[in-house]
Amino acid sequence: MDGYGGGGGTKKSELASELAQVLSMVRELEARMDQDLPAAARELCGELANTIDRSIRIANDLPGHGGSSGSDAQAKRRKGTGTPCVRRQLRVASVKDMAPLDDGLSWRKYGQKDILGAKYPRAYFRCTHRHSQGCLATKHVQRADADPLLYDVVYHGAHACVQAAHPSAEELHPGHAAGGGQGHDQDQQQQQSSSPHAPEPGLELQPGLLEPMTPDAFAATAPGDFTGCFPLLSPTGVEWQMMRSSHMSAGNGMELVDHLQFDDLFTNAAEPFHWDLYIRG
DNA sequence: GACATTTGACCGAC
DNA sequence: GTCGGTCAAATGTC
Repeated sequence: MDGYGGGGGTKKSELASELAQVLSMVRELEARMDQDLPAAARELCGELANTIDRSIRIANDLPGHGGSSGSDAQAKRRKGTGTPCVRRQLRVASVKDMAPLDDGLSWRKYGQKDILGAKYPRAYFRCTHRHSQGCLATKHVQRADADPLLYDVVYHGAHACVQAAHPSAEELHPGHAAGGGQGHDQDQQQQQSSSPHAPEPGLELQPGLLEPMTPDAFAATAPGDFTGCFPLLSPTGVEWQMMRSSHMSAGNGMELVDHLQFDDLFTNAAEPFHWDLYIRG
């Protein structure tokens, strides 16, 4: 599998070209943030928004969009795993010093396969709590042929384990809880060790703002709500940066992209997806 | 020792 | 027979 819908040669390469452009701009943006050049960064955000918009339109024109891709057909072909037919596909860019595939949940790798026609093998992960809690969520991760720093991540099934529930402030800040971490069970320790999900220095959790976020929730957020505080999204934060840039138009104003564009970023946006929201303090 | 990862084998769909 | 997905034993890491 190499993308979305598996069709259309020129459209596909056009889309790949646009996405490569987005990636290079994100990296440039990252570099300029280090140099503290907000004006240049803002200009880049505008370009990013335009490029993402073009990419989405191209993706919409690809044959098979919204229908059954190769992976869907293969998923249907699978039998008897009990995995609900829930599938989300994301393309994730890895950024320096950022775990590219950390989505805040703990996964255990159970297999890897060379995929026909793909340059890189596909890795298979399932929820760490599959046996202890009967969680049937799985995900498949594969590097994109065009750019090794891009990963196609396909989620199958919904988490039924405790970690799927939104973490409380105490869970996110165990050191702040009375009694410390002595009583924490192994699962929590595992989650902390395998996923550096705690807020980074400089990121403060604001419990009052801790709400499950869905793509629709973002689309429904009033433009003014974005000023001053930019939540970082799992799985990588990059998606959020990209989405956020989609909200920015030229100048100081902001505009919302329509729901369809958000839904296109999440192949199954209808089902609630719990994001972790941190506010830069 | 407990847990995660690796890797070859196996299974079912096509 | 081929392919993608999963299993499970062997191995590695903490």
